[in-house]
Amino acid sequence: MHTIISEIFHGLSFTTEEINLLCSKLKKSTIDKNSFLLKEDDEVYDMFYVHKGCLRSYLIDRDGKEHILQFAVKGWWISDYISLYGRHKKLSVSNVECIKTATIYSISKAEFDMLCREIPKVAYFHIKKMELAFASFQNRILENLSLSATQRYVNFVETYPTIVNDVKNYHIASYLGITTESLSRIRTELSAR
Amino acid sequence: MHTIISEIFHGLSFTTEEINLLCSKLKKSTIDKNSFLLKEDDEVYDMFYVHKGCLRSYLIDRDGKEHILQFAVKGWWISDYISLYGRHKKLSVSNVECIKTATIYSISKAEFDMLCREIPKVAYFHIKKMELAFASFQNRILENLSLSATQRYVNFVETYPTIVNDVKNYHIASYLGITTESLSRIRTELSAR
DNA sequence: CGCGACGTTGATTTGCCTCAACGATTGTGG
DNA sequence: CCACAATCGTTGAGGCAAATCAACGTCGCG
Repeated sequence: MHTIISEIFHGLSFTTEEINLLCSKLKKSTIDKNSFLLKEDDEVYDMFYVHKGCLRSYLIDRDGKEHILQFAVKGWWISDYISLYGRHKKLSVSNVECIKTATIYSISKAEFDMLCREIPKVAYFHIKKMELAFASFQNRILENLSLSATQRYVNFVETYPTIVNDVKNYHIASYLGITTESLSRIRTELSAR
Repeated sequence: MHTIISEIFHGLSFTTEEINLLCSKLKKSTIDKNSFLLKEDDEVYDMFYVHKGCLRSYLIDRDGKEHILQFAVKGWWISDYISLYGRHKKLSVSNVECIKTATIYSISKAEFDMLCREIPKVAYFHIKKMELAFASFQNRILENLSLSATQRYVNFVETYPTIVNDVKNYHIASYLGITTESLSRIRTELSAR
């Protein structure tokens, strides 16, 4: 249990008391493939750290089409951030599904906030994580605005080679905002050089 | 000078010492329309709080096309977050330009980090701000994935009526990822009901 | 084996882009 | 204060990337 703390808060060192506090808030669980951590209209309180496996968060639009917001593999946190972090929201607008059998550690946002206040270095660590996410969000928006589907696919494969192994092609298509048919054509085109 | 602190950190209250510290780090300046706070390849150290006026951050792709990442009006912070928050970056990849004559307060990221450590409530305030931004980024990505150009325009106008007054149509087009011609057609289409 | 999930391929459609020309509006110097 | 230019917005014709619709191949698994 000690080791998971240094995995989650990599680079930080804690007193025994701090470790005990952290451990008391993080609940370990194993998640089966195809099961859900969150479904639309659920109440959202928790965020999930992925130690093993792979999950995705996605949303279904009015036309019934799925759009993947995020994948999460080892080292990532996942939840319905639109609800959890948003201004007025309470119920989940998105779904969090396990794609590959996973081991996760859950904590409620309220408890996490409390940890940030009890242990300031956790807060600074969180800020740094958020800043990195901030930069990569801007990058993703920029790519959506400026790149062709082919270029976005190439970038995705280069940036997240680990994820590519864990997910189906139609998941990648959904993340990139294209159809499975288009992705298929892109892939044959690319393999033909 | 006291009032700007309670504008920037709305909802927090500070001791006189804290206010003095905060004020000593925030540099006020007036920015002319069409001038730049940052240009591509500049070294990026600072972030900018907008008290008045309007700015935009944008990027130029390989084809020479501009893509707007962010607008900033009263109450918003703006910078080149890809460089400032990113992992390995140093030089600016984007441009920050004044669209409407502005009054801003600048602070370096290093000094801001220091303030977060000196005054913990500033850190918690910052976390909350980042979380809100996080949620709205996810929303923007989702809209780019799932909505038509027309729907994104309607959403933009509803969500940011203030900004619409300050910026040109071709700025909105660039933010939405469409051409000015397309936006023009969308607008005539909408006004015809 | 047979069925469902996944991926591919083809024909056609469509939303938005490109290129080009032309109004409308704003700003500036004489 | 007008004249003219630059900037901004609109309109039209044609093109292209990706979507849609439909059918079929392939793989893995009960």
